[in-house]
Amino acid sequence: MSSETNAPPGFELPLRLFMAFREMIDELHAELARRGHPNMRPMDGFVFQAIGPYGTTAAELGRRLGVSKQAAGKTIDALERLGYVDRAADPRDARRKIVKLTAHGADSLAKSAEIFEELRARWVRTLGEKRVRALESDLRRMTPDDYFRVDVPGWFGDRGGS
Amino acid sequence: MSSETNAPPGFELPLRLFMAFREMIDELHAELARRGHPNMRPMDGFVFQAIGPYGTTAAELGRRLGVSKQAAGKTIDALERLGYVDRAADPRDARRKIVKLTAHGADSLAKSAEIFEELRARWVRTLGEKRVRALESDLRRMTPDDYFRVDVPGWFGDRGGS
DNA sequence: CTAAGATGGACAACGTCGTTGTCGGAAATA
DNA sequence: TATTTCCGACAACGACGTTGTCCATCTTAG
Repeated sequence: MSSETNAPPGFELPLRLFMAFREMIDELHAELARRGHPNMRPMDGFVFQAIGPYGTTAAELGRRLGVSKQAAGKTIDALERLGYVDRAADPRDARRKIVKLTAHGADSLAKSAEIFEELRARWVRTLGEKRVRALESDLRRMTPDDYFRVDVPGWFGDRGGS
Repeated sequence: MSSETNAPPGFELPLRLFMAFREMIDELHAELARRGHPNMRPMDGFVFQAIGPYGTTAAELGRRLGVSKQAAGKTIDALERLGYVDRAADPRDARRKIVKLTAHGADSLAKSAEIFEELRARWVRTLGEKRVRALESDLRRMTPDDYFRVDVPGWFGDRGGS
Protein backbone atom coordinates (compact mmCIF):
# COMPACT_ATOMS: atom_id res chain seq x y z
CA MET A 1 0.00 0.00 0.00
CA SER A 2 2.98 2.24 0.39
CA SER A 3 3.01 2.86 -3.32
CA GLU A 4 -0.40 4.49 -2.99
CA THR A 5 0.68 6.92 -0.33
CA ASN A 6 1.19 10.53 -1.25
CA ALA A 7 -0.10 10.02 -4.73
CA PRO A 8 -0.98 13.38 -6.25
CA PRO A 9 -4.66 14.04 -6.78
CA GLY A 10 -5.94 12.50 -9.98
CA PHE A 11 -6.74 15.79 -11.56
CA GLU A 12 -3.16 16.97 -11.42
CA LEU A 13 -2.06 14.83 -14.34
CA PRO A 14 -4.52 16.16 -16.92
CA LEU A 15 -4.04 19.65 -15.62
CA ARG A 16 -0.27 19.45 -15.97
CA LEU A 17 -0.61 17.90 -19.39
CA PHE A 18 -2.66 20.85 -20.45
CA MET A 19 -0.42 23.41 -18.78
CA ALA A 20 2.65 21.94 -20.44
CA PHE A 21 0.93 21.89 -23.80
CA ARG A 22 -0.29 25.40 -23.42
CA GLU A 23 3.08 26.63 -22.29
CA MET A 24 4.73 25.15 -25.35
CA ILE A 25 2.17 26.54 -27.72
CA ASP A 26 2.37 29.98 -26.15
CA GLU A 27 6.13 29.97 -26.47
CA LEU A 28 5.89 28.72 -30.01
CA HIS A 29 3.69 31.62 -30.99
CA ALA A 30 5.70 34.20 -29.13
CA GLU A 31 8.76 33.01 -30.99
CA LEU A 32 6.87 32.72 -34.25
CA ALA A 33 5.79 36.33 -33.88
CA ARG A 34 9.43 37.33 -33.40
CA ARG A 35 10.41 35.48 -36.56
CA GLY A 36 7.97 37.12 -38.89
CA HIS A 37 4.70 35.40 -38.11
CA PRO A 38 2.45 37.38 -35.84
CA ASN A 39 -1.28 36.87 -36.52
CA MET A 40 -1.06 33.12 -36.19
CA ARG A 41 -3.68 31.58 -34.00
CA PRO A 42 -2.87 28.74 -31.63
CA MET A 43 -4.18 26.10 -33.93
CA ASP A 44 -3.35 27.44 -37.34
CA GLY A 45 -0.48 24.99 -37.29
CA PHE A 46 -3.02 22.18 -37.18
CA VAL A 47 -4.79 23.69 -40.14
CA PHE A 48 -1.57 23.95 -42.13
CA GLN A 49 -0.74 20.37 -41.34
CA ALA A 50 -4.21 19.39 -42.49
CA ILE A 51 -3.70 21.25 -45.75
CA GLY A 52 -0.55 19.27 -46.37
CA PRO A 53 2.17 19.78 -48.93
CA TYR A 54 -0.02 19.15 -51.94
CA GLY A 55 -3.01 21.24 -50.99
CA THR A 56 -6.61 20.32 -50.44
CA THR A 57 -10.09 21.51 -51.02
CA ALA A 58 -12.29 23.27 -48.52
CA ALA A 59 -14.63 20.31 -48.18
CA GLU A 60 -11.78 17.89 -47.58
CA LEU A 61 -10.19 20.25 -45.09
CA GLY A 62 -13.47 20.44 -43.25
CA ARG A 63 -13.57 16.68 -43.01
CA ARG A 64 -10.04 16.46 -41.69
CA LEU A 65 -10.65 19.15 -39.15
CA GLY A 66 -14.00 17.81 -38.08
CA VAL A 67 -15.91 20.93 -39.03
CA SER A 68 -18.39 21.79 -41.75
CA LYS A 69 -17.13 22.70 -45.17
CA GLN A 70 -18.53 26.18 -44.66
CA ALA A 71 -16.48 26.68 -41.52
CA ALA A 72 -13.40 25.42 -43.32
CA GLY A 73 -14.19 27.86 -46.10
CA LYS A 74 -14.26 30.75 -43.68
CA THR A 75 -10.99 29.68 -42.11
CA ILE A 76 -9.45 29.58 -45.56
CA ASP A 77 -10.81 33.05 -46.27
CA ALA A 78 -9.07 34.35 -43.19
CA LEU A 79 -5.80 32.59 -43.90
CA GLU A 80 -5.93 33.80 -47.47
CA ARG A 81 -6.33 37.39 -46.31
CA LEU A 82 -3.29 36.90 -44.11
CA GLY A 83 -1.31 35.54 -47.02
CA TYR A 84 -0.76 32.04 -45.69
CA VAL A 85 -2.71 30.16 -48.33
CA ASP A 86 -4.11 30.74 -51.77
CA ARG A 87 -6.76 29.15 -53.92
CA ALA A 88 -6.32 27.92 -57.46
CA ALA A 89 -8.81 26.34 -59.80
CA ASP A 90 -8.45 22.60 -60.33
CA PRO A 91 -7.97 21.97 -64.05
CA ARG A 92 -9.38 18.46 -63.62
CA ASP A 93 -12.53 19.42 -61.80
CA ALA A 94 -14.18 22.76 -62.35
CA ARG A 95 -16.03 22.53 -59.06
CA ARG A 96 -12.98 22.28 -56.88
CA LYS A 97 -10.52 24.91 -55.79
CA ILE A 98 -7.20 23.71 -54.53
CA VAL A 99 -6.05 25.41 -51.38
CA LYS A 100 -2.28 25.52 -51.07
CA LEU A 101 0.19 27.03 -48.67
CA THR A 102 1.94 30.08 -50.02
CA ALA A 103 5.67 30.52 -49.54
CA HIS A 104 4.80 32.48 -46.42
CA GLY A 105 2.63 29.66 -45.17
CA ALA A 106 5.30 27.06 -45.85
CA ASP A 107 7.79 29.28 -44.08
CA SER A 108 5.60 29.40 -40.99
CA LEU A 109 5.51 25.63 -41.00
CA ALA A 110 9.29 25.38 -41.30
CA LYS A 111 9.78 27.95 -38.55
CA SER A 112 7.34 26.07 -36.35
CA ALA A 113 9.30 22.89 -36.82
CA GLU A 114 12.54 24.66 -35.87
CA ILE A 115 10.99 26.18 -32.79
CA PHE A 116 9.50 22.88 -31.69
CA GLU A 117 12.97 21.36 -31.90
CA GLU A 118 14.32 24.17 -29.77
CA LEU A 119 11.57 23.70 -27.23
CA ARG A 120 12.23 20.01 -27.03
CA ALA A 121 15.93 20.78 -26.59
CA ARG A 122 15.00 22.96 -23.66
CA TRP A 123 13.10 20.09 -22.08
CA VAL A 124 16.11 17.90 -22.64
CA ARG A 125 18.33 20.45 -20.90
CA THR A 126 16.08 20.40 -17.87
CA LEU A 127 15.04 16.78 -17.70
CA GLY A 128 17.67 15.00 -19.70
CA GLU A 129 17.27 13.14 -22.95
CA LYS A 130 16.37 9.93 -21.21
CA ARG A 131 13.37 11.24 -19.36
CA VAL A 132 12.09 13.19 -22.30
CA ARG A 133 12.20 10.01 -24.33
CA ALA A 134 10.44 8.16 -21.55
CA LEU A 135 7.84 10.90 -21.46
CA GLU A 136 7.25 10.66 -25.18
CA SER A 137 7.15 6.91 -25.02
CA ASP A 138 4.64 6.88 -22.18
CA LEU A 139 2.42 9.41 -23.86
CA ARG A 140 2.61 7.45 -27.07
CA ARG A 141 1.33 4.42 -25.23
CA MET A 142 -1.57 6.33 -23.76
CA THR A 143 -2.74 8.04 -26.94
CA PRO A 144 -4.05 6.88 -30.31
CA ASP A 145 -1.43 5.73 -32.77
CA ASP A 146 -2.25 8.05 -35.58
CA TYR A 147 -1.31 11.44 -34.44
CA PHE A 148 -3.43 12.97 -37.03
CA ARG A 149 -6.91 13.39 -35.83
CA VAL A 150 -6.68 17.12 -35.64
CA ASP A 151 -10.35 17.76 -35.11
CA VAL A 152 -9.57 20.36 -32.55
CA PRO A 153 -11.56 23.44 -33.55
CA GLY A 154 -14.55 24.08 -31.39
CA TRP A 155 -13.56 21.25 -29.13
CA PHE A 156 -14.17 23.35 -26.06
CA GLY A 157 -17.59 23.30 -27.47
CA ASP A 158 -20.84 25.19 -27.26
CA ARG A 159 -23.50 24.64 -24.75
CA GLY A 160 -25.83 23.59 -27.52
CA GLY A 161 -29.23 25.17 -27.80
CA SER A 162 -31.62 26.64 -25.27
CA MET B 1 25.80 12.34 -30.71
CA SER B 2 24.20 8.94 -30.52
CA SER B 3 21.72 10.30 -28.01
CA GLU B 4 20.42 12.59 -30.73
CA THR B 5 19.72 9.83 -33.17
CA ASN B 6 16.16 8.78 -33.77
CA ALA B 7 14.77 11.54 -31.62
CA PRO B 8 11.11 12.03 -32.42
CA PRO B 9 10.21 15.25 -34.19
CA GLY B 10 9.90 18.14 -31.79
CA PHE B 11 6.23 18.65 -32.47
CA GLU B 12 5.36 15.17 -31.26
CA LEU B 13 5.69 16.07 -27.60
CA PRO B 14 3.20 18.95 -27.52
CA LEU B 15 0.88 17.02 -29.76
CA ARG B 16 0.92 13.99 -27.49
CA LEU B 17 0.49 16.18 -24.44
CA PHE B 18 -2.61 17.61 -25.98
CA MET B 19 -3.92 14.28 -27.19
CA ALA B 20 -3.48 12.76 -23.76
CA PHE B 21 -5.17 15.71 -22.11
CA ARG B 22 -8.01 15.65 -24.54
CA GLU B 23 -8.44 11.92 -24.20
CA MET B 24 -8.71 12.22 -20.43
CA ILE B 25 -11.15 15.08 -20.59
CA ASP B 26 -13.30 13.30 -23.14
CA GLU B 27 -13.42 10.22 -20.97
CA LEU B 28 -14.15 12.29 -17.93
CA HIS B 29 -17.16 13.82 -19.59
CA ALA B 30 -18.41 10.59 -21.06
CA GLU B 31 -18.29 9.08 -17.60
CA LEU B 32 -19.74 12.19 -16.02
CA ALA B 33 -22.66 11.98 -18.40
CA ARG B 34 -23.25 8.39 -17.34
CA ARG B 35 -23.25 9.41 -13.68
CA GLY B 36 -25.88 12.08 -13.89
CA HIS B 37 -24.05 15.01 -15.41
CA PRO B 38 -24.62 15.42 -19.10
CA ASN B 39 -24.57 19.05 -20.27
CA MET B 40 -21.17 19.73 -18.81
CA ARG B 41 -18.75 21.46 -21.09
CA PRO B 42 -15.10 20.49 -21.22
CA MET B 43 -14.04 23.37 -19.07
CA ASP B 44 -16.90 23.75 -16.67
CA GLY B 45 -14.73 21.94 -14.17
CA PHE B 46 -12.29 24.82 -14.35
CA VAL B 47 -15.12 27.22 -13.71
CA PHE B 48 -16.31 25.25 -10.70
CA GLN B 49 -12.82 25.18 -9.31
CA ALA B 50 -12.60 28.91 -9.80
CA ILE B 51 -15.86 29.40 -7.94
CA GLY B 52 -14.43 27.51 -5.02
CA PRO B 53 -16.13 26.14 -1.92
CA TYR B 54 -17.15 29.51 -0.54
CA GLY B 55 -18.52 31.06 -3.67
CA THR B 56 -17.48 34.16 -5.53
CA THR B 57 -18.88 37.08 -7.42
CA ALA B 58 -19.15 37.41 -11.16
CA ALA B 59 -16.46 40.08 -11.33
CA GLU B 60 -14.03 38.05 -9.29
CA LEU B 61 -14.77 34.95 -11.33
CA GLY B 62 -14.06 36.91 -14.47
CA ARG B 63 -10.68 37.91 -13.08
CA ARG B 64 -9.78 34.36 -12.16
CA LEU B 65 -10.83 33.05 -15.53
CA GLY B 66 -9.20 35.84 -17.45
CA VAL B 67 -12.40 37.04 -19.08
CA SER B 68 -14.57 40.12 -18.69
CA LYS B 69 -17.07 40.28 -15.87
CA GLN B 70 -19.83 40.29 -18.45
CA ALA B 71 -18.62 37.04 -19.96
CA ALA B 72 -18.39 35.54 -16.51
CA GLY B 73 -21.93 36.74 -15.88
CA LYS B 74 -23.17 34.97 -18.97
CA THR B 75 -21.39 31.79 -18.01
CA ILE B 76 -23.05 31.97 -14.62
CA ASP B 77 -26.41 32.51 -16.27
CA ALA B 78 -25.93 29.32 -18.24
CA LEU B 79 -24.74 27.30 -15.27
CA GLU B 80 -27.60 28.63 -13.21
CA ARG B 81 -30.10 27.50 -15.82
CA LEU B 82 -28.50 24.07 -15.69
CA GLY B 83 -28.80 24.01 -11.93
CA TYR B 84 -25.09 23.91 -11.13
CA VAL B 85 -24.84 27.23 -9.34
CA ASP B 86 -27.12 29.77 -7.74
CA ARG B 87 -26.87 33.40 -6.83
CA ALA B 88 -27.58 34.89 -3.45
CA ALA B 89 -27.46 38.48 -2.29
CA ASP B 90 -24.51 39.40 -0.11
CA PRO B 91 -25.82 40.77 3.19
CA ARG B 92 -22.64 42.76 3.63
CA ASP B 93 -22.63 44.43 0.25
CA ALA B 94 -25.81 45.15 -1.61
CA ARG B 95 -23.98 45.38 -4.92
CA ARG B 96 -22.57 41.91 -4.85
CA LYS B 97 -24.23 38.61 -5.53
CA ILE B 98 -22.51 35.53 -4.26
CA VAL B 99 -22.34 32.70 -6.76
CA LYS B 100 -22.23 29.31 -5.09
CA LEU B 101 -22.27 25.75 -6.26
CA THR B 102 -25.56 24.00 -5.68
CA ALA B 103 -25.64 20.46 -4.31
CA HIS B 104 -25.77 19.33 -7.92
CA GLY B 105 -22.72 21.42 -8.74
CA ALA B 106 -20.80 20.11 -5.75
CA ASP B 107 -21.78 16.60 -6.76
CA SER B 108 -20.35 17.11 -10.21
CA LEU B 109 -17.11 18.21 -8.62
CA ALA B 110 -16.99 15.17 -6.37
CA LYS B 111 -17.80 12.86 -9.26
CA SER B 112 -15.09 14.51 -11.34
CA ALA B 113 -12.56 13.88 -8.59
CA GLU B 114 -13.58 10.22 -8.42
CA ILE B 115 -13.32 9.80 -12.15
CA PHE B 116 -9.95 11.49 -12.30
CA GLU B 117 -8.70 9.02 -9.72
CA GLU B 118 -10.02 6.17 -11.83
CA LEU B 119 -8.35 7.55 -14.91
CA ARG B 120 -5.07 7.90 -13.11
CA ALA B 121 -5.45 4.35 -11.89
CA ARG B 122 -5.86 3.27 -15.48
CA TRP B 123 -2.61 4.99 -16.38
CA VAL B 124 -0.96 3.22 -13.48
CA ARG B 125 -2.25 -0.11 -14.74
CA THR B 126 -0.69 0.53 -18.12
CA LEU B 127 2.52 2.31 -17.22
CA GLY B 128 3.05 1.42 -13.60
CA GLU B 129 2.98 3.66 -10.58
CA LYS B 130 6.61 4.54 -10.94
CA ARG B 131 6.40 5.95 -14.43
CA VAL B 132 3.20 7.81 -13.75
CA ARG B 133 4.91 9.47 -10.81
CA ALA B 134 7.89 10.28 -12.97
CA LEU B 135 5.55 11.72 -15.55
CA GLU B 136 3.85 13.91 -12.98
CA SER B 137 7.14 14.95 -11.53
CA ASP B 138 8.61 15.88 -14.89
CA LEU B 139 5.55 17.82 -15.90
CA ARG B 140 5.59 19.59 -12.57
CA ARG B 141 9.12 20.71 -13.27
CA MET B 142 8.19 22.06 -16.67
CA THR B 143 5.08 23.96 -15.66
CA PRO B 144 4.35 26.88 -13.32
CA ASP B 145 4.12 26.00 -9.66
CA ASP B 146 0.69 27.30 -9.01
CA TYR B 147 -1.62 25.05 -10.85
CA PHE B 148 -4.29 27.58 -10.69
CA ARG B 149 -4.10 29.93 -13.57
CA VAL B 150 -7.24 28.66 -15.17
CA ASP B 151 -7.55 31.41 -17.71
CA VAL B 152 -8.46 28.92 -20.34
CA PRO B 153 -11.69 30.18 -21.93
CA GLY B 154 -11.20 31.61 -25.34
CA TRP B 155 -7.58 30.60 -25.28
CA PHE B 156 -7.79 29.21 -28.78
CA GLY B 157 -8.54 32.76 -29.47
CA ASP B 158 -10.14 34.93 -32.05
CA ARG B 159 -8.41 36.34 -35.03
CA GLY B 160 -8.94 39.81 -33.62
CA GLY B 161 -10.58 42.46 -35.73
CA SER B 162 -10.55 43.03 -39.46
C1' DC C 1 -20.35 64.32 7.23
C1' DT C 2 -20.14 64.86 2.57
C1' DA C 3 -18.41 64.71 -2.02
C1' DA C 4 -15.52 62.20 -5.28
C1' DG C 5 -13.94 57.97 -6.88
C1' DA C 6 -14.08 52.91 -7.40
C1' DT C 7 -16.62 48.73 -7.77
C1' DG C 8 -20.48 45.20 -8.88
C1' DG C 9 -23.98 43.81 -11.89
C1' DA C 10 -26.97 44.38 -15.80
C1' DC C 11 -28.27 45.86 -20.56
C1' DA C 12 -27.13 46.66 -25.34
C1' DA C 13 -24.48 46.52 -29.60
C1' DC C 14 -20.95 44.40 -32.07
C1' DG C 15 -17.66 40.90 -34.25
C1' DT C 16 -16.07 36.17 -34.67
C1' DC C 17 -16.91 31.46 -35.24
C1' DG C 18 -19.34 27.43 -36.22
C1' DT C 19 -23.88 25.58 -37.50
C1' DT C 20 -27.73 24.33 -40.78
C1' DG C 21 -30.26 25.30 -45.03
C1' DT C 22 -30.20 26.35 -49.77
C1' DC C 23 -28.72 26.81 -54.34
C1' DG C 24 -26.40 26.44 -59.06
C1' DG C 25 -22.92 24.32 -61.56
C1' DA C 26 -20.03 20.26 -62.53
C1' DA C 27 -18.84 15.40 -62.13
C1' DA C 28 -19.91 10.55 -61.43
C1' DT C 29 -23.06 6.88 -61.89
C1' DA C 30 -26.88 4.18 -63.59
C1' DT D 1 -29.07 10.50 -71.24
C1' DA D 2 -31.02 11.16 -66.66
C1' DT D 3 -30.39 10.93 -61.86
C1' DT D 4 -27.55 11.35 -58.01
C1' DT D 5 -23.51 13.06 -55.70
C1' DC D 6 -20.33 16.52 -54.67
C1' DC D 7 -18.18 21.34 -54.47
C1' DG D 8 -18.28 26.05 -53.25
C1' DA D 9 -20.84 30.12 -52.08
C1' DC D 10 -24.62 32.87 -49.87
C1' DA D 11 -27.70 33.67 -46.02
C1' DA D 12 -29.63 33.27 -41.46
C1' DC D 13 -28.97 31.80 -36.92
C1' DG D 14 -27.16 30.88 -32.12
C1' DA D 15 -23.31 30.80 -28.88
C1' DC D 16 -19.66 33.35 -26.93
C1' DG D 17 -16.67 36.98 -25.77
C1' DT D 18 -15.74 41.95 -26.27
C1' DT D 19 -16.38 47.02 -25.26
C1' DG D 20 -19.37 50.78 -23.81
C1' DT D 21 -22.76 52.52 -20.78
C1' DC D 22 -25.57 52.97 -16.84
C1' DC D 23 -27.19 52.89 -11.95
C1' DA D 24 -26.71 51.51 -7.32
C1' DT D 25 -23.61 50.93 -3.68
C1' DC D 26 -19.39 50.86 -1.11
C1' DT D 27 -14.98 53.29 0.02
C1' DT D 28 -12.06 57.00 0.69
C1' DA D 29 -10.38 61.76 0.96
C1' DG D 30 -11.17 66.13 2.67
